[in-house]
Amino acid sequence: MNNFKTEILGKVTQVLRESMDSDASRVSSRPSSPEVDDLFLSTARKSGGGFSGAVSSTQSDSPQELSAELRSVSAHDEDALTVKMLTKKDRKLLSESELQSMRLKINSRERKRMHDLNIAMDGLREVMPYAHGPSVRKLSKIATLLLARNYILMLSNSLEEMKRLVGEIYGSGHHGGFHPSACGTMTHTAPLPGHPAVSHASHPVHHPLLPPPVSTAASLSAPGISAVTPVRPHHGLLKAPTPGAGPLGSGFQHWGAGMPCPCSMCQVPPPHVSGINAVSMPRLTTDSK
DNA sequence: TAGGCCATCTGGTCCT
DNA sequence: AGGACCAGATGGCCTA
Repeated sequence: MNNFKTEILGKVTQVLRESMDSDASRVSSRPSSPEVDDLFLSTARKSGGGFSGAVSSTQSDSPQELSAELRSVSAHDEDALTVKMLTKKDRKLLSESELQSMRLKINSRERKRMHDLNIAMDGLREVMPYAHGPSVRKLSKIATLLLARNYILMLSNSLEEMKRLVGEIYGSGHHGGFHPSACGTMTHTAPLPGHPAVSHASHPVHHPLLPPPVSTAASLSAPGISAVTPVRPHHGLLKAPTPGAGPLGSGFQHWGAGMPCPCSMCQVPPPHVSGINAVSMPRLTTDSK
């Protein structure tokens, strides 16, 4: 058995090295490689060959599967591999080709899953106020998520501001008439469990990640990740909104002049994600090119 | 060259 | 049982 595996591994190594060169171009096209793989795999599947037939004949899968196998072998040793492959009862009952076929199937599913995730991430990038184009580097995943969060918070804040303005215009008495509802209706009465960021949406100003309400639009639209950078001052810095603030800037009167917002949610410390931001930003700020 | 980002493989866990 | 989801490991590519 060991001799057999050694021989196989020797051939595998040779095949892998040969395939690496031809595979390099495909791998290097990072964003499109999943699509290529997926298209190929789906095509292979549809063609009726199934995975067992495509195992050794495909150009896209075999090298990766083999390289993965090599990695596992290099990480352990052949005995470990043998043990690994024979530990589970069901695996004993399967031939190596069946095992490999099953592995390919699982790997393909996982690739597809990650591919779908990437598609969703691309969809998110598309709707982000971020300079798109061939000359602009694509947002990283973490940057996309952080920017999306900021964007949502900004929109929520804008919505709150609109409500407040409407309340002021139509005058409903109670200190401008909108703080209680703002605190009570949207988020505070029914915060999503375990999601302080979301439940805090009406008070995005608390969060270091949140950009200013109006200037954000410009910063979000600017190329680069500046939109994700924490440009918003903290609660205390907004105690006394300047008269020169934009039309939406006055919305931070929410908690009054110098008075902290009394609502309970405002006492909750912001989530500790600024560290992530701080870490990721140095690189991101230079990504726009 | 180091670090960031990414794709992929893989085994484990949970769910249907 | 099969599939989805997750996290760790690994290696490639790119940039400062």
